[in-house]
Amino acid sequence: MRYRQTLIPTLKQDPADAEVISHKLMVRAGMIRQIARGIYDFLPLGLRVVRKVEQIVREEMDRSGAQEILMPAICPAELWQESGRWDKYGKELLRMKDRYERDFCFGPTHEEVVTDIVRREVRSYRDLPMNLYQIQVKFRDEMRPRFGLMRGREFIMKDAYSFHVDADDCNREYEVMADTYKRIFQRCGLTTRPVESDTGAIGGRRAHEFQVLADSGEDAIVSCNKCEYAANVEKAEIGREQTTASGTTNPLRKVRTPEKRTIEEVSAFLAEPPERFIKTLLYVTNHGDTVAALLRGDHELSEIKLRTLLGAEWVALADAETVQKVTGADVGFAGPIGLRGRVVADQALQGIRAAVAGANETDFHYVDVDQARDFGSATFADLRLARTGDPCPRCDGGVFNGHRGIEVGNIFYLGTKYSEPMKATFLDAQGTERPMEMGCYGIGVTRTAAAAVEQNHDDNGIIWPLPLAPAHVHIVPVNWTDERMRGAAEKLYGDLRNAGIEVLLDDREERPGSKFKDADLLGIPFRVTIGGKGLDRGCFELKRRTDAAAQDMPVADAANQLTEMVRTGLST
RNA sequence: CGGGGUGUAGCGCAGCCUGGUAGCGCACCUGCCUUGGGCGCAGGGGGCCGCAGGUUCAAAUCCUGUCACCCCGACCA
Repeated sequence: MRYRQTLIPTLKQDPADAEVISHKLMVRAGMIRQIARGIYDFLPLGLRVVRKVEQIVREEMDRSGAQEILMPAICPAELWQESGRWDKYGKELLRMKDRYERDFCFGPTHEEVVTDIVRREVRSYRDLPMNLYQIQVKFRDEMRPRFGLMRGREFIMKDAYSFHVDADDCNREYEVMADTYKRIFQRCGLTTRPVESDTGAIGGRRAHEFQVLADSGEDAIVSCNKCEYAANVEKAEIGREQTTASGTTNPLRKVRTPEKRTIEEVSAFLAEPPERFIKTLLYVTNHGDTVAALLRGDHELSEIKLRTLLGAEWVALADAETVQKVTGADVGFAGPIGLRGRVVADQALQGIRAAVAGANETDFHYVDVDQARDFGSATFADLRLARTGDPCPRCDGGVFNGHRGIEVGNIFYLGTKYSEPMKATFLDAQGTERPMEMGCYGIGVTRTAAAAVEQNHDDNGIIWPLPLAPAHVHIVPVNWTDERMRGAAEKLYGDLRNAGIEVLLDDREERPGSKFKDADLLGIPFRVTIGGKGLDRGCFELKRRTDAAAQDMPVADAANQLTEMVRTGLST
């Protein structure tokens, strides 16, 4: 690549609308441009990075035995109606009509389409297992896209779907995919952590996310400091908690707490720490029930855990009117004592004494609440979000550390969630018709590129891992108008290209300072400076983007040495 | 969807309150100079001031509407 012939519109200043580092740097490096909310152009260098990720994904998926296909981006509504998701998916699904007024959607994921392929073409257990994948543009009309490529509405995704005769084989493939993902992200030069996750809207029984640890990540995860256990905070099981029981039992008292609604307000008003509070959240479920969820004042509810416990498809916080009806009080004064209806409580509340709770009467709270005495009939379960310091459920003595993460991949064990309603069945060896067991496996390709920048940058710009870099070597002649330098640069450029190395040659008649700044910004791993002083010594200067200092490299041997370094770097 | 903010040259911004010929830095073009970390000098081009209405002798500026983008929230009592 010659710089002058390539569209690389670098910017000196951060774009005004970028928040996170990957967004700022990718825009500044001239790799992407926003064209609409959550929708981006990929310019030449940005596209090259995306293609690198895709190619690594493709090679490893192929190696795992999966087959690449390409499904349509625009899908007919019928398939989505069949699975029931046409009505369930909500506004994230971009819907449209064709000229005949038929309904279509821009596929945000392709379970329906792939299941349709397989049910039509596969009849026998002899044809299974089968893993089909595609690398394709997806669209999800996110409520709030942000952070550049990290949470775009349009994005490139690798999505794979596997079909099996039974659960054992599906679980086997799940492990194969987990290994494949490990290799993919390793090859991308990314440090990822597989964490247990909720199965969410896609549905299914078992799921892991692959998280790139980064402070800017949108996901909160915890990992054990002693064992391998790691999970999304919404899903993480919490080990046995120390009892929060304390103090002697005093008679229940009702106290006046005018206008004090939040834990914070009441806590300050009564001079009691939040740990002594019982927080009462009223939820409604898709079954139309109202359920009270109790938590310790300093804890946060995991709606996912609540949903799972209740066996509900969704739960939502009750509105003020419902709260009024159920508690007889304004919002802010709900409590477990005297509350009608179902009550579920976080396990941390079991046995709590001398606690504070709403009195179900506007402007009043109870103090000296004793769980066993005052609301003994509640169901206890693990309901809260995990956080730093919580005990690990899988080992003895381990505690959680909290992290932020960027979810770059996920694997789901789906079971028969789609194969049953869509009748993707096969005949087993006994001639019995059975639904296929399914798994699905996604990787956010464009998000992976952004995550790589989040994980690899400094104050001067991007530091691409070699396998994802838009080029391997960046040649910077100090003065392009100097014939000696230009000649040496052209020679090295030609030699490296002949050796199969990807090179960016800065042939601009810019001052050296500008070229160095741009080189740092672009983040190509090997920079070769060609200058007068060096040439006098018969040398180029090699600077790795990761290093502060340059080293001499004899002109005669430069192409060979660089080729070797790139090959070594790519093979590890 | 609710709240807040911003739309002025390619990018980053000032001007708006208090109406009166549209500015700054960078980038761009020409020439000279310079060439090892975003040089210097001189000259120059570029704007339906997001869009549509309204008020006014006069609107980037005031009013109404609308569109786009950004931030916060959209559950935690």
